[in-house]
Amino acid sequence: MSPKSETRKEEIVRVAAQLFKEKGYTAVTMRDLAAKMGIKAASLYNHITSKQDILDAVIISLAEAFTNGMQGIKSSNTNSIDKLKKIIQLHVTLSSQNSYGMASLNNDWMHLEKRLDYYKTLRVEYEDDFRTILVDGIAAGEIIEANPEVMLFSILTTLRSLYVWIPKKEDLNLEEFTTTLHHILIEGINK
Amino acid sequence: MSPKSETRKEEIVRVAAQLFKEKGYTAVTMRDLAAKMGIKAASLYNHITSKQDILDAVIISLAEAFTNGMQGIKSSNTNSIDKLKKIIQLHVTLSSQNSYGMASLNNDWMHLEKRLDYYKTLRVEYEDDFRTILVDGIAAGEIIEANPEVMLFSILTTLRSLYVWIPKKEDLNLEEFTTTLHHILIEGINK
DNA sequence: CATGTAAACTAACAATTGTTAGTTTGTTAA
DNA sequence: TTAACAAACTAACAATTGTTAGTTTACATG
Repeated sequence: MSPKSETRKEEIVRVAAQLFKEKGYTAVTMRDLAAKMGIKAASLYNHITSKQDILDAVIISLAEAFTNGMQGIKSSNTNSIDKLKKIIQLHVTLSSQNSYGMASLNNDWMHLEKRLDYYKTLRVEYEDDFRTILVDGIAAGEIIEANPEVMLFSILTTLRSLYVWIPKKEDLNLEEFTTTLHHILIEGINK
Repeated sequence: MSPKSETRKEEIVRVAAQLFKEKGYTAVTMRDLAAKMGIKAASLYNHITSKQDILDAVIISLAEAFTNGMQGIKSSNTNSIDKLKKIIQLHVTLSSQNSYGMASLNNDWMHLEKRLDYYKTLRVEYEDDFRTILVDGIAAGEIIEANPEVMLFSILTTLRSLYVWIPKKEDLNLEEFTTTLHHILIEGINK
């Protein structure tokens, strides 16, 4: 037996995230969720306090995982290109572990209420840290002198969309995929 | 007077797309839309036949604009890198002209009903055409021999997210932006 | 056996949803 | 002036929404 198996609430949150990915938070009803769990809608409330509560659980834990990952990368003693590679690795890892949650993080964050401001703070800080790595890399001569804002946009949107593609390629070799991403995002595709 | 000014229905569709971008199709009610138009919800039905109807109008016209653009690029007599630049230009143009519609195209296409299959067909064909350009470019030695699937994913997700970034940078010089995108997407950022 | 607890159930609620029917208002054209 | 039409209105509907209250069931522990 595992030391701590999944609680019923965790199971509900996990299944809810799957539905949120398909149709979005607002379009998923508590009856939809209950049906997928094999129970009645009212029974869900033995485990969660509200629909909102589920969305919070899905999004915030993931957002914090990104923040924690970025903290480690910031304080790692290495050059900018290496830090970029570590960021790519972070996104690949979290997106393959929890592609359902990533969908909510990307598409349903605006339906957060109590925790909306907190989420926005985490997101802005993450983008600021990312931008700093790029700017430092340019200053150190490790990265070309293109507009860092456009670089940030380009790389980050690709990384934020990984959750769509990774589950679509069943036999995807994650290591090989990550290496190819390094090439394309960092070295470009022009011969 | 302009030869053909905006009809009331077109105005409703345009305003609806703005709301869809903020909260998503499902979360926008007909009363929300009516309020933003300064009328009552029931009055909307003098001009449109259903909420579904509005989403169709927003998404399908845009999807067809992409298809038409791709037709022109396919049949243009030039090399792969040039075709890629034209695709980038197409996305920048459509995304800056209609950033609201792009949000629905990206996030609410699954709520299409009657026209869902048609939309999916257009999208698959577009991706196939894009992939062919990459594969041809590799064969011709114009593009590095990375996995074309990963290249397609990386470039296309960046282009599909332009609608988020373009309106955020008020004083964005679109020409300069496009040029920088060429550099980053095609030549990479590694010095 | 008795008890406590996790987790399901039925029934119902108030609010909100998209939509319809029928009517009124204001402007344009004959 | 009258007829036609575009575009708004009020009032209401049936269905669906998230949620609550109170109850029952099944199992594990003392």
